[in-house]
Amino acid sequence: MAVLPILQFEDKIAETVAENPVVVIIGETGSGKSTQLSQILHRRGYTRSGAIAVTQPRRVAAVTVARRVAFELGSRLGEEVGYAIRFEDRTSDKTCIKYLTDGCLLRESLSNPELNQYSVIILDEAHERSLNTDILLGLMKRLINRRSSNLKVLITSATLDGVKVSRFFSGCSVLNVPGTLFPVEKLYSTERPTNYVECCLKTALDVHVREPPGDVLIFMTGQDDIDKMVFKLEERIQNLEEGSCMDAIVFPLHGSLPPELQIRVFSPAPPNCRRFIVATNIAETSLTVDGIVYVIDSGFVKQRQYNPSTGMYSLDIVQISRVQADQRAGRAGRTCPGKCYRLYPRTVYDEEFLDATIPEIQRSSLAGSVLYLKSLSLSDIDILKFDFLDPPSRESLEDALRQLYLIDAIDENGQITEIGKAMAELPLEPSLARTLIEANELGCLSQALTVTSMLSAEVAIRPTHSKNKEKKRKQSFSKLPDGSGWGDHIQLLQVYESWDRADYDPNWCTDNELQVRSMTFSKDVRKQLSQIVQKIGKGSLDVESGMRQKKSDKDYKKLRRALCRGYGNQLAERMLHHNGYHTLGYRSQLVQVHPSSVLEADEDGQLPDYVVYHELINTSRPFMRNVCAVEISWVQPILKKLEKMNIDKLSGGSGASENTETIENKTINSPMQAVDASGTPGSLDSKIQAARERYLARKAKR
DNA sequence: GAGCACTGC
Repeated sequence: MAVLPILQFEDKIAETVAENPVVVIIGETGSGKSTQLSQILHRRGYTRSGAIAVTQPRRVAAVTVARRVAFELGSRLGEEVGYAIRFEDRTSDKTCIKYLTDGCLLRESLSNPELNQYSVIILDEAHERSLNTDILLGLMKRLINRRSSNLKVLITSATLDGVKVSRFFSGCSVLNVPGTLFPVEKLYSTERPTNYVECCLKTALDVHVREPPGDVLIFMTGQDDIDKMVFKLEERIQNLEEGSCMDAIVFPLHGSLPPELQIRVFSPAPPNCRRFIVATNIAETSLTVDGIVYVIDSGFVKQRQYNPSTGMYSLDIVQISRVQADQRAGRAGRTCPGKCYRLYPRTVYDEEFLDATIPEIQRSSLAGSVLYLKSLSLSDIDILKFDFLDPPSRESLEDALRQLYLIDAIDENGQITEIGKAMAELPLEPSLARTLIEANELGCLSQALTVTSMLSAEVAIRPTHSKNKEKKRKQSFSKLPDGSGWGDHIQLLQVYESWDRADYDPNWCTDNELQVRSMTFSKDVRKQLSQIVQKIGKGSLDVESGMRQKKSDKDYKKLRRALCRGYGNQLAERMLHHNGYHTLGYRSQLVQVHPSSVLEADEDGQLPDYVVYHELINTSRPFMRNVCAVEISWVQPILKKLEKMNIDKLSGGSGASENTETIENKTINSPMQAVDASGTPGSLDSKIQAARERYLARKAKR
């Protein structure tokens, strides 16, 4: 095997690390940084004073790289070299090189904020800018200055943002390590296509007819387009004149494909046959397909983003960044020189594309991250001024604080509460963590563990009922429960319990069109959560009760009540004369129950007056996904809290040091004002009053 | 009456 480029730099790296607490290593694909950096520092004696931690954004990467390094060092996995990912810790007392996901290191930092067991921490693939890596970058910057022992931090990054990371760490050293990629010729379109599926199709056929052997990787945005493309491409290839060119096979590749269909792309093409792989951005970083010589890049990606001013997610098709475009092109140059067909003009790449993809931290709800940072109780840290490489907006941080306050994780002064501390221990979104704690108080912990695990694993249930008569025939085969009218959370509980009655048979999942993968995942989550709540409750909690008991509505009442508390920041009230809802929060939104919901209307066709929702998603319209019916008496205490909420106090008075303009703005837009669904501001007091009146009016009508 | 990219504790 050829010597990895990074080994030629061994002395230089060791020297730089010896002299500097932080070093940025810019290493292209194939430089060997992931496997070699840890070994170099191990050889130089850094494992004598502690272990070397190497973080990865993905689980598979942590496992495969650890395996490789153990092999190279001739040791058994789990001894000298080990890894830790969720549900699996393969390390021992002997472990001195530990690969772990960035999320795992964050968890470790919760119980040991100084991370004293490590002499070196390497944040690998930092250019991917995962939410967890970004938080770690901030924590590392702080740790460097605080830890008395000799901590070394290495950050690996791609070419473009190396300088920026260096600047973040007060101009630390940057080392460049070349990679082993072959040149990729980039071919641009003269204009942007009006129909990019057709354009991809045409380009793919051109490559097939004109270019020498080599597989083709096509980047598209989602499952629908991929399926369309696969179908059309197969059809067109069949119609080509026989013998005019080589054979071809076409594979789809995306995340929701079952694993056995995903791995098909790893077997090489049969002789005299070209493979076409039509993929989402899963093929950009997560899965590496060998044999690719041609890449067709649509220039688009589907991206989920959170809008803190509405509390809503949307899934948008957006233009990729230059970093992303180059990453895609690089996929053609792994085994020999390649070609990349960019279905956009050069000027679009140069002038319209962003330098780098907007980091996740600026596209997500930050409630979980803010709670995590608060629970580290770093007394010297003000959350609104936490030193991020790319700070999230103030609006987004304030949104997180409001959410945390409404579910009792922080008090009115922004201090973390006992409840908040317990929530941070749980590897769940804050709302679900809060639900578990409340469920324990109310005596329905076991059920809540099931529901939160199912939501955490994002188990998708196919439609179980339909008013459409044509589909009625199909329905008779359906054995899946329907949530007894209370909504999707209850259905998830019932589905899991049915699986339990089937002794967790994977075939039961397939028979019911449930993904085995996600069901198994939810079982693992449930087990992990049970262990953690047992630890918090000192082993006295009932985490298994009633799984196979027949449930009555009364049983669900406690659970729904716990959910109402947990989703105190995600409540909605139905509007008087129809089945639309408006959210009850800092800013009200007009929303509808997602059509996939099993929530039932009463005999008058009216949906429940109050619901909680798991998420707001703006697709063709704003929808609440996963809803559960709750009762007004449970909602009222939360509305009172909303009324008391004061963002200036929640943010710990840090507004005082902001510039004057912001302070003035704050005073004018008092957070005590809420905008109701019609867009008119009104005090929350009057909102609650109005809600009560509407409720009474409805009651009288019945 | 809609349709979900990708990760992770």
